[in-house]
Amino acid sequence: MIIGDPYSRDCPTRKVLDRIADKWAVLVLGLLMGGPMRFNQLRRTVDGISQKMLSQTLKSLERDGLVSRKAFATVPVTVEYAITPLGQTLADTVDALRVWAETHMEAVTAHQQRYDAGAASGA
Amino acid sequence: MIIGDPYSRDCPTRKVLDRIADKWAVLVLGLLMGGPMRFNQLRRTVDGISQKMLSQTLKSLERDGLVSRKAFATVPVTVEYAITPLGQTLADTVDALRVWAETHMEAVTAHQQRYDAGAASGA
DNA sequence: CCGTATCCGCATCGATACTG
DNA sequence: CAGTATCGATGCGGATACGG
Repeated sequence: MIIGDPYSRDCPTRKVLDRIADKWAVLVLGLLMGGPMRFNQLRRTVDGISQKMLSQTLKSLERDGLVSRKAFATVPVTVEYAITPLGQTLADTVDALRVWAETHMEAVTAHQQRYDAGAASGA
Repeated sequence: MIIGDPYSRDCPTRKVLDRIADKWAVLVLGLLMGGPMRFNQLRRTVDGISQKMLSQTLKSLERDGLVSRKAFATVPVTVEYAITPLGQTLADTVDALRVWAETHMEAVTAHQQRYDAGAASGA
């Protein structure tokens, strides 16, 4: 029984990480920043996503209060998803990661190349 | 063939996301901010991690240039891992996520509770 | 059009054993 | 002590089919 390890289990970073680890969630969130969208519209834009994943992602996002779901009882059911203020703050924070990527990603790639070339020998 | 979708495939966010999606990597990175550590020392601290994962994580981190590996040819081989300046910048950025979590996580939890209680009816 | 349930392949992760 | 290779379980994720 090693449950209760002091280091990582309690830290909230884990929770956010788990949340943004879902690439679809981040993508959808970013997309919704440009305004509300309908289900299939979202599906078409992200495109690489399956209904299952989109549905699952949207539900998760809604549950977390990051996006809101509004259904219109029209003849062919219409549903609109929109980002919430809370979702905005997260999206904004995640954007910092995007900035980091744009700034340092080439350095990372360079290191990868070097490592790949033969880091074991060159040290 | 839908390869080449304009929205997400090109954006660098995906890459960072993939990187930090690995909770172990983030944890190790954060740990290394407190100074260099040896393999088993790291293993003991993170504890929930397996050798396989730690080894894999460390290798990935080293390959990306986020941590450096220094081996001492002593009788019982000694190896020290340390965070690099590049790794520092990423860790710092990830820290922003931690801050977000500490600030908004309770709001998220509250939403979850409400949703769980019966969001379908209350809407 | 919106969404859910099922089936199934695949990548991941943990546990174990063994080498330098 | 540091690290790799293999095996088996598990859960994620995609495609499909069907219901509201």
